[in-house]
Amino acid sequence: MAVHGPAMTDVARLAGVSHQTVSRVLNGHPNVREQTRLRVRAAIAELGYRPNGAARALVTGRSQVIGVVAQNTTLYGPASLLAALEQTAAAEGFAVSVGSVRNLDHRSISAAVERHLSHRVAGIVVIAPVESAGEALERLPKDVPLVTVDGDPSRPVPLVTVDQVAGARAATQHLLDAGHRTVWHVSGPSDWFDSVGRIDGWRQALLAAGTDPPPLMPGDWSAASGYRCGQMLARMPEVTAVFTANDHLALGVLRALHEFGRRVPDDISVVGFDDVPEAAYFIPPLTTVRPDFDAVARASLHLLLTQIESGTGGALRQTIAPTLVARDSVAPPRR
Amino acid sequence: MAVHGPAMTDVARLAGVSHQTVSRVLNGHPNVREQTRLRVRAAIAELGYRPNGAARALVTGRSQVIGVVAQNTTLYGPASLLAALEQTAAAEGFAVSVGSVRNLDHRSISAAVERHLSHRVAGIVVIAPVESAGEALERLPKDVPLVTVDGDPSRPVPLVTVDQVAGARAATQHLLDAGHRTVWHVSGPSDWFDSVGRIDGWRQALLAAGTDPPPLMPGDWSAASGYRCGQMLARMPEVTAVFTANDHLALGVLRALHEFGRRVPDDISVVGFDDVPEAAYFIPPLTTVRPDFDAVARASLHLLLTQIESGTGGALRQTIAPTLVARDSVAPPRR
DNA sequence: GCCGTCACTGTTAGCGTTAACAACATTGGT
DNA sequence: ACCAATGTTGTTAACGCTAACAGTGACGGC
Repeated sequence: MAVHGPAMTDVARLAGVSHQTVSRVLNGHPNVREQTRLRVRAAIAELGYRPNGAARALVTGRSQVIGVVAQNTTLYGPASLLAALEQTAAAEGFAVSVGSVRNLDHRSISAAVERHLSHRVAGIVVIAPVESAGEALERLPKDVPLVTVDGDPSRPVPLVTVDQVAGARAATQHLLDAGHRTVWHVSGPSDWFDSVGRIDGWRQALLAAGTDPPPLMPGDWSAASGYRCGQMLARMPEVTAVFTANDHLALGVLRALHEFGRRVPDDISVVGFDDVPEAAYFIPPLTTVRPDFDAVARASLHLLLTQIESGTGGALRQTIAPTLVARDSVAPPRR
Repeated sequence: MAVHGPAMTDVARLAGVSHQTVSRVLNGHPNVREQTRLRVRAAIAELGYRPNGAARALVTGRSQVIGVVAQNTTLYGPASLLAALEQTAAAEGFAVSVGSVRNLDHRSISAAVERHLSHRVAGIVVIAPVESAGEALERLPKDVPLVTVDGDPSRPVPLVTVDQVAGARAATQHLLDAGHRTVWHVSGPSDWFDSVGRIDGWRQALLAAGTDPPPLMPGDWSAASGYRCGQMLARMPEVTAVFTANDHLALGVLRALHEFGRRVPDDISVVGFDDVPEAAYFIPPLTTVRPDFDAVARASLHLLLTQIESGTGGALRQTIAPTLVARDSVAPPRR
């Protein structure tokens, strides 16, 4: 084999047909005699022929690649999403090209999208959990299939989200149901839609129960900030229940409470969000809310493929409901 | 603009030059008059022209994309590596296409590599931590630049690894230095090179200290298996020091010890591996070993680019030394 | 003043594939 | 036996780019 491997014409010559017939076999075109099809298949196998994606992309105008723009693929959520996206895409014959980005401002996002565009990706999935990302998305060429995950609900862009509000409501309600009079909340950064949704859900549940929400404790997703908030919570004797915006915040809170001698769940109950694989092994095992990342990935890809196949697909959106996972970090308040 | 955007000829027409001159400007060719260059740049900007990567890939025979084959991109290690790889590649003008894979057997790996190959990636990085992966790699076409990360040290393939042995030795030595007579080890799965290396390092440190290694407790990286091993360790009064093959195992061990009323570090000291961001907020904060994923990514990409530019680069290899991060989970044994 | 050299630019020919069309063989209805 | 419809195959022309080569002036040495 030459440096660049055999081309379609080589296969054609060996099979005694034209290159176009080979192309037809490859693309599952119907009007090919069974016998010819087999001859071509044999020739392909014999030569170890592999279609040239670049040539195909050139002539069709799009490659079998979808681009994903994400921020911090080290966090559990984005990483899971990316992995699920890749698995789903592979099943559909698509490769996934990642364009991660340090900051989610327009400039960075636009740059990442540009990079994908110049590779002529078939479509783009933007995991755009923060406000500043939305603006960048509206200036994009309208002819590129696009799906946003965890993006701005108020923008007219196809969107798939976890139902943050419902998840947070369930978490808060779970604590209220256990008998707690109120629930404190350690939130994520305020420019993330995830945070905002979870804060909303928490508020809604409290208001529906006729309770005034206590002051919000703002965190930044990290265990470090959870720890800082936990140190304050531990000092306040009236605190009996805390809902944190993710499991890492919860870990930090647990650590702080432990240091102050406040037992969980005997003195204070804690609920997290995300259900990271380790949550079941925190001290104590953490009750948390599990978003279904696989479902999100499937929905996103489905929305994207619909657009790719049909030209454009309008501003659809889909919401995935998370589920509460009850473990040992919640108990009734002592009286 | 048409559906597919302006092409090079459109830019050329607007700038009053030939498309070849545009190409020269784009590729930084020297012999272009400054004034012409500026005219072309202006035309590019005015039209919002974006070079077509597919066409370029077709004619040059390779795209500006590198393929990454990895298994479980949800785990902290692989995810960090992937992110770092992507950042580094982007800086060099390369996109990264991920081909994650459920199992690391030859079949899956070969399939993933094939997919990358048919997209004519410029090179491939395989994160191949298990034994079965090695064989698949030897059958690959020799003309594709390839780098293995955490692969088989005994195979003649360019390889970048974290120095698992040194890291494990440091962790074990740290415990011995604290005064412990011996150190128990909860390992990862036995077909991972990472595991094998860490077991080796642990053994070496103990033997060098004149101690017979106690029986190995095999785990599978998960907190769940760490918990199971921890339950056994907690029952053995003579155990005073444990080194786990990663931080999640350590979390499970901590949880089990806590349940059995064995205090860390007062009764038992624990050291992990990986330094996940949460390790500092475990109960107690975990002493662990931090591999430098950024350095691994940089080294891998450097090796790969060298091969890409120079044709082939032989069987180079590079090892990255990890560092010990001391926290509160280690103390001298009580007497 | 002629010719070689150099800097700059244009022309042409592919890269490997798919799409559009043309050509031929086969079938079935009359 | 003829014609239209249908099934199967081949031929040709793009797609947008780079590489190789071919000009065109300008400049300097003889």
